[in-house]
Amino acid sequence: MRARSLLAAGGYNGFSYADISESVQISKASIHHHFPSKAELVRTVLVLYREEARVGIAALEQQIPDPLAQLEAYTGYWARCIRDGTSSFCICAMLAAELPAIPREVADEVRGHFQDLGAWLASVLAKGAAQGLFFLRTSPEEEAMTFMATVHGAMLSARAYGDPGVFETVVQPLMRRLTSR
Amino acid sequence: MRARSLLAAGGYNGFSYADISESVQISKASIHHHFPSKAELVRTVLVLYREEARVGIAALEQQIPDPLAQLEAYTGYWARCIRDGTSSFCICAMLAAELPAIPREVADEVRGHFQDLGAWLASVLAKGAAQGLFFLRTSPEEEAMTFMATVHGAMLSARAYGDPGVFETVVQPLMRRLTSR
DNA sequence: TGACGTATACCTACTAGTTGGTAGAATACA
DNA sequence: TGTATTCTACCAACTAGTAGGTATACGTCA
Repeated sequence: MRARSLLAAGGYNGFSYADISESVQISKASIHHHFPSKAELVRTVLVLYREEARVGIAALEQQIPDPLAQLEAYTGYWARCIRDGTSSFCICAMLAAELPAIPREVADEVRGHFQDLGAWLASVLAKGAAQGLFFLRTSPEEEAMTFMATVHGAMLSARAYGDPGVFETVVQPLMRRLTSR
Repeated sequence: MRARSLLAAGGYNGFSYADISESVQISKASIHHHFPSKAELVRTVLVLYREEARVGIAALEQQIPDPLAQLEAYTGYWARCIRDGTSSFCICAMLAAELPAIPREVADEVRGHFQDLGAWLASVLAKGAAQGLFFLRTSPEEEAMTFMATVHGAMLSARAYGDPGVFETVVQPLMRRLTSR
């Protein structure tokens, strides 16, 4: 979906049907035929995005047994996206910032993604702690919150400094911190 | 300035002259008289915001000698703002997310704030490390980046979960981490 | 003291262009 | 044939921004 990159660049109010129409070479009315309202359009983008995230995480859980490697795969995915320009921001993080100003149906999907991601990170941290790989200072849930916050903040800083390297600089120590007593 | 809360809620494209007009009970044209263009209006808000931040930090530097207490004062300020609803988000963080979609003159102020804040945090961390209070894993500059990213990410999570407590939960361990070997 | 010029602040009324969204016809496709 | 998709043409509401007028304050002359 092309709307995703427009969403990642300027948020909910940062693009219009006309913008999508231009970038996809299909008339505005045709887009309305598929997505009657803007809220519905963005919600669909989010549903697809969340589904992709779930599939990605499931694949990652299956192919990579080591919890540390799983976290590195997650942050590495974003490091690559930001570096090669595939997507320089998580659209759910973008929309979370605009939460007070977006339609409820969109906001619900955003909140859902945060809950999914937080729960998965907590489970990985708990598993790693049980295996003696991670040394958590607080509960897995709270550590997951910090981890997620730092990753999102790193995206923001990378954007603010116009330097993809900032993301990696901020995120790399996260792993070292978890594995050291 | 009332525009600040509108900006914190929905970002650059999340409000209009009409919104400000309504919330300040002054006609749209009068607002245009003071701020000819929207970019100029938002830039003025940012200039004021940055000035306030500089004054706040200067006061904090003068009144609180201890580096750890300085960081706690900074995060405590935001914890209070988020909790009592004064301001639930840093407008520079908000606009940083929208950086690719906002006018250059506005973007410059946003980048400036990130640089100011990053530099100040780095100086506090360096001072604390020199005094033997902090144990840094990397350079003060890189640690400052992580600190800033976590604070911004914590604001985002607090908003996403609709729970001011999330900010404190994420931010509190930051300090403990710096002071422990 | 008063009249006068000026500047600022504010207003109503308007513009051109954009927004999300619709009606209905044309076209593909099965 | 019917159904799904796409189109042109349009709409009302809203966008940032402008034109032009009014009210009030302030200093400066006579």
